[in-house]
Amino acid sequence: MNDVSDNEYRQVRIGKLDRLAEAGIRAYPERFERSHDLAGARELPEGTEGVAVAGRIMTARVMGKLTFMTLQDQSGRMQVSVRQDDVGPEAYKVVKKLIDIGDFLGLRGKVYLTKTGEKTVAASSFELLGKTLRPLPEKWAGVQDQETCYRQRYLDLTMNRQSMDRFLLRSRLIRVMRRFLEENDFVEVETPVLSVKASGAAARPFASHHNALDMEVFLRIAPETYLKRCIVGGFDRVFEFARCFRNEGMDPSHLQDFTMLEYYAAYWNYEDNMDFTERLVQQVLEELFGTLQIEIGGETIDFSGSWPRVSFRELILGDCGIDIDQHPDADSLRAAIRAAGIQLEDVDKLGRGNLIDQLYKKVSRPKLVRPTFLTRHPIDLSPLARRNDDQPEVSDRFQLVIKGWEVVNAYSELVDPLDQRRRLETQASLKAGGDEDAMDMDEDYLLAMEHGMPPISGWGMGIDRFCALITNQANLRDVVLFPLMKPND
RNA sequence: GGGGGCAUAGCUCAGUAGGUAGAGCAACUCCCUUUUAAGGAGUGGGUCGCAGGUUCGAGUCCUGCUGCCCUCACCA
Repeated sequence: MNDVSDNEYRQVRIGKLDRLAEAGIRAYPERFERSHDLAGARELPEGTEGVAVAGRIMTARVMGKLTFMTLQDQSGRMQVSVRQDDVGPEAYKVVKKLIDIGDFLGLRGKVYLTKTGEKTVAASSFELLGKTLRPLPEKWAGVQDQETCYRQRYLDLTMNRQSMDRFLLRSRLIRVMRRFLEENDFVEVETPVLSVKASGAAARPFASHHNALDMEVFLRIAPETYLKRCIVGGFDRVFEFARCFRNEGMDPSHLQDFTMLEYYAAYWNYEDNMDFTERLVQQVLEELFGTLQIEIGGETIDFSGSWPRVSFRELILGDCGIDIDQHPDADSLRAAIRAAGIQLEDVDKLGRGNLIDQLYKKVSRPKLVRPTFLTRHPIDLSPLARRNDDQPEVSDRFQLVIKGWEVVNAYSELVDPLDQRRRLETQASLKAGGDEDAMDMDEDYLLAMEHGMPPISGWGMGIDRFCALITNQANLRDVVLFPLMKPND
């Protein structure tokens, strides 16, 4: 693939560069003034003159003294034609001999309809806008090889329109979300990617070294504690599209490098936040698809109306008959799980919270297809969430689950600095005991908390996951332009 | 990390039973002024992912390795 020395295509095209230079034609000119993009030009009435279009040549049909080509730009494709009688024999020879499929071409002329009714721009003049040294993949099948699509995404984007459309949709998704948040008085902020402590989630971070300061630094695993510091400082509502990094296993639903949208709203609780989440997601889907009935994996999922809100306890009770409230400790719950004949991995090592989490993942999560708010998580799964006032063993938290995917995680934030200190101490001792995913003590964050916080509800969405979900992709890499790959040579 | 699958020309793919590698597109040389998977005549292009092994002979069988995909486990 990368063999440069004896590639026939490359040698031939480098030869054409020399011949272009001899003819005084630049292979890489600096600009071209377009009058329309290709989709726009296709809408022009027959007979429109002075049209200037540009794009990559995708196909060419050379018929003696008349050549048809299909150009492609971001907007789509359009046919153009060059006639020897119109451009002269010298220029026409350039089209026939020195311009290849894959080259960028700019062309000025007039819109007409061919005999077969195809809207076409007939060139009165044209310019080579960029010479390719490599052939484009096959025009009909395109690039099929998934590895090539990931490693050379530009080929995938060029050849597979559905891929381009998916990435355009991702961009629109982010735009719509940003606008919705701004319209609701949220302020976009930027917080550190590199810091001394990876805080805000239970995950292993990537470590690096800061040379000038000679200290270890970590890539963030979540923006959470910094966004909450913003609230301490007086912002009422903040959000960030935060690239996060977690040094853990990867599979189709986990990337080590992913995008989280997080926002924090002062004076809200998690129930306000569920209402807002419904509005946000419904607005996004309405703008992107014009409907709230979305086809995902062969079934139509209805996003309209209010979504069910069920607690961990209700959900698990309904799905396997175990009432977690009747099992206040891990041993009792473990016995109940065994008695119900449910197989969980490493069942002996897990504490009560993780047992509940595993139980949920096994018996309940796969059944959650319609958008559902899952609420009231065990407190020990939620070290940064607020304790419920009436039921101290659960948190004021929710996750939005769609088709078994956890898309949003949100809660009423823990704003009591002394409770927070105790819970981080618990996490730190778990970590000292060998739980590598447990959180670190974070004195700097506690210092901020001790300066006072209002009630806050925070919210985080895995943008890659949500995007994959609504574009019907099973693998997150299919919504990331350039996923990390091991070198293959 | 366990299990399964894939890797052949620039691209998409064939390759029967182990007998010196094929097609279409693309490229090159020609013909062709309304094609649109344009058409016609001809030509060139391959360390068959890498390294070993079995065999008279390996794209094909065996072992190891690399990369990718799926899956289980782990994991926001």
